[in-house]
Amino acid sequence: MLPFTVELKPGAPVYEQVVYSVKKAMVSGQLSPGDEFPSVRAISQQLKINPNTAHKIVAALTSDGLLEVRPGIGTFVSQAPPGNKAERTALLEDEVEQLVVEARRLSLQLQDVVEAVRKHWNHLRKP
Amino acid sequence: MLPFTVELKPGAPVYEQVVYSVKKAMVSGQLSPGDEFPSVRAISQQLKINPNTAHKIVAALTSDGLLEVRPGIGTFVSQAPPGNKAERTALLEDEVEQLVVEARRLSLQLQDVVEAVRKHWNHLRKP
Amino acid sequence: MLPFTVELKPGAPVYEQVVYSVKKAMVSGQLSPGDEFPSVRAISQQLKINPNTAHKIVAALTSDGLLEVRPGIGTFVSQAPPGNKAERTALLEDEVEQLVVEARRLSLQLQDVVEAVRKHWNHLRKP
Amino acid sequence: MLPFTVELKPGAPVYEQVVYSVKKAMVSGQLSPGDEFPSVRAISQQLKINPNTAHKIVAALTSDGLLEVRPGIGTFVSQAPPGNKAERTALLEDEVEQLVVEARRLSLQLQDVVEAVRKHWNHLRKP
DNA sequence: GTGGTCTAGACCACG
DNA sequence: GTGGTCTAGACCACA
Repeated sequence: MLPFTVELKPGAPVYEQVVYSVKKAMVSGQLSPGDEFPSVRAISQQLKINPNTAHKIVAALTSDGLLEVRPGIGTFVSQAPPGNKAERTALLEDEVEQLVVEARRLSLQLQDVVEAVRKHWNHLRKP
Repeated sequence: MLPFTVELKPGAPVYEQVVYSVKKAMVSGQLSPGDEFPSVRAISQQLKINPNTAHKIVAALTSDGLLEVRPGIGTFVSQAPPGNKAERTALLEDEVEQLVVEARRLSLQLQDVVEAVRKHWNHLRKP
Repeated sequence: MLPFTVELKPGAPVYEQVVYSVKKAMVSGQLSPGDEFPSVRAISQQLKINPNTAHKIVAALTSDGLLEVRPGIGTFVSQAPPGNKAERTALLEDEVEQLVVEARRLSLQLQDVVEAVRKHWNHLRKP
Repeated sequence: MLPFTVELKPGAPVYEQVVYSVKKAMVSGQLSPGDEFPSVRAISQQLKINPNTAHKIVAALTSDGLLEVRPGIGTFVSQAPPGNKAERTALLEDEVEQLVVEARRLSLQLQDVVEAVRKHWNHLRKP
């Protein structure tokens, strides 16, 4: 079994959905730093996706610093990258703005959004 | 001048960016229900994009119910459709989860995210 | 007051909606054969539409045989055109097929459609 | 061969006619949920229309939820979404009223219309 | 191979 | 003047 779960929905690119699923697995503790990551072949077979697509997934995660390839040995989940807090928060800005715009377009209250965030925060294990 | 501001970044589809800018303008009060929306030709000229691309923007917003076309006269911002609150909140779920996953991946605290949401919320006028 | 009522909805051409409203008025008895039909100017003013549009409405109804222009006197509702029954039914074929396709696409039963037709039939006065 | 038949008539928009033909094919069982839908290029070639026009057809059906696109793989007929019966019937109201008005304008009887509906209903296979 | 985006320009319907 | 349709052809992302 793969150490992460994927639900393929139509419309969005397959590789994007898998990459997101992996990130989710890392955050929820299904994947921890140092764990071995499945091979391209294993991913391709178990998700029944094109090998090229599986390769792209590993490549994307590697170039993002989330995976480390040790040639001849395997691929492993890397240690969390630090960076100062302001920088890390800045990376979220666009996503937060987008969420706020959508929420206000739906005539929701600030409180509703905060509540939804809190709910999902607690829903993911590994605090 | 157009009643909304757009910063065209490379990489993302032009029409998608403009559609987002329009939604932002509606939320911030730059565009109110009943206002006349710029003509396809005006958008095309001012943003220096192809008329077809401009048309696609209007078509997307129209089929989403955000704009109304009166043939031969022009296009107008439509009244916001309600729908009950639970349904509207549900539409945000995916976006919220995505934000939470990204935030935890960056080792941020729940409080940091809530603070960021609050900041952007107040940054957009028209409560 | 005009002898027919119009609700202008966005999206559809104005002249089309008015022509339909007139047909509905004829069928429901608000307009009877021999009645005088409002002038182009009256229509234009009361519906607050472009005079060209009002003129197009009268022209369309006239060329369809539903109105008769007596130059210098006015425009009048004409007598219902006969034609044998098979011919008249044939004119409905396309519309009926379209309705049936839409109904089946919505997984409705034949009975549901018949019921809806019956309801609207009785809803219009003048049997 | 395409899994649906189209008769291109002049006057009406090409893409609209094709969209309608596809809906008809879905209702009559020529196209079932899960079936692969012809590629934009195939449609373009066989109907001898521009690829953009063919693309518009697929886009319209997709945003209507009748087709699902799996990027890089192809397009497929989606499972029919339900929705409660009252809502679905409501969507037919306008069309039914229009049919009734036209029928009465032609001096037909209620029975004639019901008969015509029944005929077309049975004419389409797959109950 | 698939669909998606963008440009360029013609023509029509509507008011 | 407005938006809508169609053609022609280039380029990109995805698998």
